[in-house]
Amino acid sequence: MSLVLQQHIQKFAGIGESDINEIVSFFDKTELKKKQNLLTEGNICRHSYFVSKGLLRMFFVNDRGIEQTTQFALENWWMADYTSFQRQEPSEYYIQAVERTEVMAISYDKQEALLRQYPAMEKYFRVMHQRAHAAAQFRIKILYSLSREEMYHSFSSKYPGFVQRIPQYLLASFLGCTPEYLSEIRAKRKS
Amino acid sequence: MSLVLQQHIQKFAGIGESDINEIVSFFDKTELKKKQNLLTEGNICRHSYFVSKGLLRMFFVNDRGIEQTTQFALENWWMADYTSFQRQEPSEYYIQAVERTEVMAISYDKQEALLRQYPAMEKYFRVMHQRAHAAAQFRIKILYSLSREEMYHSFSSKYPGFVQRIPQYLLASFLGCTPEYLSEIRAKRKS
DNA sequence: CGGTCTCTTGACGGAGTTCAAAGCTAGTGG
DNA sequence: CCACTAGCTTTGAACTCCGTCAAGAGACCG
Repeated sequence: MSLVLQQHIQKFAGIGESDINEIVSFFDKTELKKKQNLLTEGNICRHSYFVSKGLLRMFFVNDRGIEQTTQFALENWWMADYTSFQRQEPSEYYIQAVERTEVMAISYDKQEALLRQYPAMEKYFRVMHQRAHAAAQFRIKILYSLSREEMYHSFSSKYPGFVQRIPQYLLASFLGCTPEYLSEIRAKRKS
Repeated sequence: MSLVLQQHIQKFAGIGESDINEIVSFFDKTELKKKQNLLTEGNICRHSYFVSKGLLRMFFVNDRGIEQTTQFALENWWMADYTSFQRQEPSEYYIQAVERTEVMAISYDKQEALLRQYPAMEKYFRVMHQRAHAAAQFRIKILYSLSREEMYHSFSSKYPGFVQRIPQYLLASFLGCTPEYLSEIRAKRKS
């Protein structure tokens, strides 16, 4: 599905038809089975991943041994631990496929080479990071302002299909509560 | 203090001496008194701000009327509501000077013009957003993993000078707790 | 020296956690 | 295609963190 990435790049950067094939050749297509890891704690996040099909999640394991999911990446979104990626230092995160997933991966070094060879790609990555930054600001606001119960209702009315697509315990892990409490929240409305 | 911005741009983008003065002329220097607002709720965030001196904070007012501070920007950091900025839609945030502050402001339109005229600036903004994105990922991890008490201790051991610099109630607003509870946390260690 | 703004202290309440156990579902091998 | 098991979801009781409210003590500024 390199076509998905190609179209995405063309949409956000002014790239000519002649260059686009060579640009896409900097990326490697990878297929992942459910629960397969792209990154594990303690390793350096050497790649940035574009999801062309499926669903990734990023999580860390807290001091009580609980997995905390900090973000999901659906089709057309990028995912990486950018702290680890930009400093090439060990990561504290896991990146894992929630379901069967296809990603286009680009290594740190290849991204550097790509940007040197095609400076027009700076714009593409600038826009991607600006959007991701805006999305992260929004997530932070949500974490400050909503109770877990409000988060659940807001999230499930905004992305009803998505809530069906993932198991309950992953949703709890993303909302930042226990599966037990999420179950209690859901029970309230059924009466 | 346009020199601070100039040096920052030169550090992160390969910009020649000849262009830098013209580039800096796209920005407007603004001085702010303590508690003066750069952005208020309901208005469009038309500028992106580079702090050359002083300290900004971004906050929103939650449904109970409480100010929730989501981020601070010290010298050499950028600040804007990028959701509002990139879509030119009304913001839900305030941006306010904590103390006497000097910023370099660039409007959305001027940034577009700057990037058209100096494509090398794409790299500068790409790097800034990537760093900000990484910082936001880190903040999200903190919000998931630490109790308010742990956040206080981690924050005040990491930035001891900064904690002195701001009033207690702003720190509480940033930690996401009440001034009363912060006071209780601080009292614990004194025995 | 008087008033407003900030910080502290304490009693009570509610949101959300922990632990334990039982019910349910779905994937797997035979 | 069924049976079994592992993993997911629900329920409930006791407990913790942190918010709310109220009131007092400093501290800063005119």
